Amino acid sequence: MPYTYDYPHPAVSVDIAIFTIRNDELNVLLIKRAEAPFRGEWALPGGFVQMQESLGAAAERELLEETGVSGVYLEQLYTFGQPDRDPRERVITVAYYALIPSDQVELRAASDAEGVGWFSVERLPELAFDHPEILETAMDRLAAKVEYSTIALQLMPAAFTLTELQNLYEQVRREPIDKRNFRKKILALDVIEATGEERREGPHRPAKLYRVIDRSRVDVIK
Amino acid sequence: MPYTYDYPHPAVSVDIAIFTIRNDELNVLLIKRAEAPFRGEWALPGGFVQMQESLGAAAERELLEETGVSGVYLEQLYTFGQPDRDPRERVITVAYYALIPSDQVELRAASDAEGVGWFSVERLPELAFDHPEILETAMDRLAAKVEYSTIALQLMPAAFTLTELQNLYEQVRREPIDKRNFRKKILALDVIEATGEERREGPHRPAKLYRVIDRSRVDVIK
DNA sequence: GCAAAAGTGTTATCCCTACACCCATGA
DNA sequence: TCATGGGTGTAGGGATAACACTTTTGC
Repeated sequence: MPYTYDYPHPAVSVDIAIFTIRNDELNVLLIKRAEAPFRGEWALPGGFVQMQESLGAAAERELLEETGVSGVYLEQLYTFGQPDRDPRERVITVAYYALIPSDQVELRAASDAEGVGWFSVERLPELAFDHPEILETAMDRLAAKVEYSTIALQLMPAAFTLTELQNLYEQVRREPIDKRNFRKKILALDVIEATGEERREGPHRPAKLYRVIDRSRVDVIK
Repeated sequence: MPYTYDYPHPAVSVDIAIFTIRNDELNVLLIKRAEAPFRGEWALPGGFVQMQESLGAAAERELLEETGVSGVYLEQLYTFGQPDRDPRERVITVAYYALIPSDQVELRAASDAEGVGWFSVERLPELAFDHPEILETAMDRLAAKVEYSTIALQLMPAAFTLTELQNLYEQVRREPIDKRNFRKKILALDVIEATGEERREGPHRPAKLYRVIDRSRVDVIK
């Protein structure tokens, strides 16, 4: 059942950089390619856009297929279209990135013994295609948005400590932050609130737990 | 000479919002559609991506065809892909926006009596397809970047007055700026310098002229 | 001389940064 | 009791925002 056109058409795919926090580190989901090209190498999850679905819907579908989650933060990143980026045919890919709260990560990734896995962004394997460039673009975007919005909260679980949150900021920004200034600033935004609970772990004072007041909101700061 | 594929492929186009300053107003270039659909309506210039060219190259080509200019500021904006956005077939469009210095606007637009024209963004005609959404996205991006970068200088001619520059900022931001604070801030950035010339026009004190120190640079502020 | 836009400084406020010690706990 | 991370306030400096009058010109 071939499809014919009067002039050549490229294929169009979506690829997603799916981020979460695991063990206090920013992680990204990668899948191991089962087929050529780049067979056996790691790549961002993605797939071709169906003719009846929007780009955002295609990204949501891929996200659901790989992680089982939906309703999380998902944003179009950039479109990559170098003519030779896929050796098979011309493939233009619309890249997205998603942020998953770290307690919503049960996912297929854990169950599938092989073929899919979380990687710390500090210790990435070789990536197929132009996925290194896509992932770098995603991390740059994330770092930029963390500076001027409350987007980082999209990665936090239902209850978290201020130290965990600061940890995330420091990782994305790649530089240390003063603890007192950080707490003042975050609390002044009025986007998180104390749950009243504490977390006791290890030989030190228990940490107060906080929650995001409105999960669906990403505020621009200032 | 048909082109056949095993599964359906969308068409991929680029559309460009080309901005410049005319008569102290932000203008955008539109072309009148000569064919269906939306025949006779105004639209952003654009065209299909050729199989051997990158997306950026396609955008540059369209820009050159419509305005005769090249080497100006050009940035990918967003990719629009609603399945029904073009009634003929599935067309995914990668939108770009370009900023042209107001003294480089001789262009085809002026010579062609019909079919192409500059429009103030304050007085836009009805637009074809989803181009209202694309143009709005472009203006939002421009407004955002003006706040935290020196991108606005990409629209200024070889010599300009501080009042003209302030005028542009006020238009994009849609609110008035204090004259003294504006001058202090811009001059402190060290991105423009006095030419030594003045412009005398009208019954008032002549205005000092300034030029951009490095045209190729767009700085992020702070 | 008058109307019109160009040009020019100072002050108060707010925000950001730097910085050090006590607290509660588990072992 | 000690090692570990959790929690807290203040002061100085820099940037931002508010604000009004003089200058130069064309008519």
